[in-house]
This record gives sequence, C-alpha cells and structure tokens, in this order.
Amino acid sequence: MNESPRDPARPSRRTEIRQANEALILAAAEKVFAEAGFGGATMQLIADMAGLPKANLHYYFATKEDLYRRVVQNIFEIWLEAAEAMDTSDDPALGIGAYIEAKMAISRSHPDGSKVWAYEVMHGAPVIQDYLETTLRDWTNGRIARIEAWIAEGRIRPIAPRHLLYMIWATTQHYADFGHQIATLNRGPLSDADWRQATDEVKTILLRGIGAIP
Amino acid sequence: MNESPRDPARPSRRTEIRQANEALILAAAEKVFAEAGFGGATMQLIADMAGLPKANLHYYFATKEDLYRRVVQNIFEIWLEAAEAMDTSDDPALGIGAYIEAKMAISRSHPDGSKVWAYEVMHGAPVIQDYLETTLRDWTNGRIARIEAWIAEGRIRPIAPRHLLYMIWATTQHYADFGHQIATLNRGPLSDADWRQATDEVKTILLRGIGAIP
DNA sequence: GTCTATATTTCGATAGAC
DNA sequence: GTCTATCGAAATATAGAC
Repeated sequence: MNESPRDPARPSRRTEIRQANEALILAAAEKVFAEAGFGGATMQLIADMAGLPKANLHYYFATKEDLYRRVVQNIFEIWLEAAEAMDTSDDPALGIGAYIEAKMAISRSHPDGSKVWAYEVMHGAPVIQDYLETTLRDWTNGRIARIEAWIAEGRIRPIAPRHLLYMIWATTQHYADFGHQIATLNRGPLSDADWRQATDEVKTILLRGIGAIP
Repeated sequence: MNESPRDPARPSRRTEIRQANEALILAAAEKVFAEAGFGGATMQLIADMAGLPKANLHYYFATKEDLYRRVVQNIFEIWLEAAEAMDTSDDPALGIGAYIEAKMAISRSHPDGSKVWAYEVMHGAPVIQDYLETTLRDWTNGRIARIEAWIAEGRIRPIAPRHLLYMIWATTQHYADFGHQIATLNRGPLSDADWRQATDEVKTILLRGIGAIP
C-alpha cells in the first residue's frame, strides 16, 4: 500500500487544504477586524464568520496578531499594484486620473481592507511601521519625483507633490473608510451611478486644482 | 455647628470636584480610545493615564460605553462650531477657505478626537448614528443649498456640492487620522511651516478645483 | 487536519472600608 | 468622594482525543 506518486510541481493535497482554509479565514478576519477593530474582534467571531471551530484558527495562524498582520499586508499589496496605473501615460491628467480611478475602484471593492489599514495607521502602525519606512516611503519619493518633472515641464501648476498624494489618498479612501457616514447621508448605499459621479468629481476637482485640465 | 451659607449661583465644592475629575478622565479617555480603539482600550489604561484608581472611573461614568460616547460627542460639537466659519463671507473662496482653515486647525489641535470619530464611523457608528441622521444631515443639506446658490450665481463651477464637502472632510481629517503615516514619511512631526503649507495646498487645490480662484 | 473541553489571563464592574 | 480587594464574565490559547 504505497502512496501514489505525485507531481512535485503541483501542490500537495495538504497544501491545497491549507491555502483554501487560510483564504477563508483571511476573508472572515478582514471583515471582522474592519467591523470591530483589533481589540474588538474576537477569534470566536472570526471563526463563526468562517464557519470553522475556533481552535482551527490557531492551527493556521499562531496568534490573533499574526492573522491581523496578514490582513493589513493584503490591502497594502493591492494598493501597490494599483499604483502602477500612474505610469499609464506621460500626460499628468491621464496618469494621475488613472491612479485616482484605480484607488476609487479599490475603495468600492475592498472597503474592509481599507478600514483595517486606517485602523492600523490611526493606532500608530504597530504592525506595519517597517512598511511605511521602506516600501511606502520609496514609492512616495518616486512619485514625487515624477510629479516634480511634470511641474518642471509646465504641464501642471507648481503645487507640493507630497500634499497632492495625501489628498488623493484621503479623498479616495474616504469613500471606503467613511462609507457608512456617506451611505447615511445618501439615505442608502451608493449606486453604480453614484460611484461614477463620485469618481468623476474627485478626478475633476483634483486635476483642475493642479492645472492638469482647464 | 451649622454649615456655612453658600451662594447658590456658584457651583458647590462637590460639583467643582466632579467637573474637574470628569474633564481629567475625558482627556485621558480621548487619548486612550484614539490609540487603541474602543475594544482595545481598557479602563485600567485610562485610569493610569488620568492618575486615578480604576474604581473612580466607574464612579464618574457608569460604563465604558458612557465614557466613550462623551468623547465622540465632544469632537462632533467642536466641528459643528467650526462649521460657522463657512458663513464668514458671501465670497465662496473666503467662506469655503475659512472652513478649510478651521478644519485643518482642529486636525492639529484635536487629532485624538478626530481619530475616535473615525473609529466610530468606520465601525458603523453604533453610538452616534442618530447624530448622523439628524444634526449632520441637516447641516450638510444646508451647506449644499449654499454651494448650489454659488453655482447658480456663476461664482464657482457646477460641481456636485455633496462631494465637495466629502473632499473637504476627507483631506482635512486625513492630517489628523493618518498623522502617524504623514509624520513617518516626513521623518518627523509636522512643523508650524509644514502645517501652514499643508493648509495652503489643500485650500489652493480645492478652491481652484471648483473654480473659486483662478 | 479537525474539534471538544479546558487552562490561563484579563477585563469590566462592584462591594465595602475609610 | 477615594481606594483596595475581588467577583464574574469573556477572551486567547492549548491539550489531547479522534
């Protein structure tokens, strides 16, 4: 009764189960951490949301903090990928416009991840401080150089690139982090048309504000 | 041995002690709730920060939730008072500019209150939902009408007033809520000059974005 | 790899002396 | 009004059978 041979390139059955369960737990954790914060979230709540016994969570993630760390890293990587939208064009209106579009789309598709990030940063970034000092700082400096080049070419007005980036982050993520407040004032969740309008307004006001469009 | 007569208009000694201790506890609670969220905060931490025994907190505030509610209401009232800055002028550049100035000043002076508000809204506003549906909604609708009048007069471009308000809230509060991220990228806390520049950039880009200034 | 039962810690809240 | 000691509930984490 030997084990049947297995293609080493294909993940083992055990690995498959692990990946599937980790993804299940991470999705549940993202939702619970977003709804309750780190302190307010309980492993029991996450387990219930994932439909697993609480002990299984500790089998896949040693501690509550490990699980939380993975959730925060996830949204950060999604934003980094979207940041490439800024390189789609030499035209600042198109490049920056595409970045705003991408960030707004993520606010709609991943509001929970955005909230967990906001929670983490608001509380001093105890878990991802090193990301801020390395990856995010490098990325930011690169974009600042790019915006400064546009200014030097006279394609946008001489604004402070750093604060433009902050304004883009603030406005786009506001639609995720403060989505409940916006929905309340809107008397209901935003429709497709509402999101289209929000995206257009943010793009238009910011791009006109820096002189990228008339 | 009768008690000495007391001027009824002046608060009693007991009332004075109560008010002083409540203020002390509220200040400590604002800081701890901002740093740890509602769930992450503990009455012990707040007591230590206030320099009082834990039992005294329960003497002044029946429950942890009562204490939290008071902290959230405080920042909301501060913002409402500052909102009057928008009525300083019939000129949209001056009126909206003054509102942005006031909001930025509060982000600097009350960053913890802003964070607690963000925490509360991000988690579905379980405590101040009624404020959103009454006071904030009324205030918002009033400002929308005012901005629409400016549009009708041709003094600003035909943007969506609601989303302009969201952008003002998002950008100004970002400097409080994400202050840690900004300080990290800035390699240190913002100086007076940094705050002046941030305020000017936000004002300029938003006001130019809506056509209130050339 | 799964799950029940439980150990251990911590927190919110209170009792009661001063 | 203040403070020490403590209760009872709830949380994280683990042990151990399956």
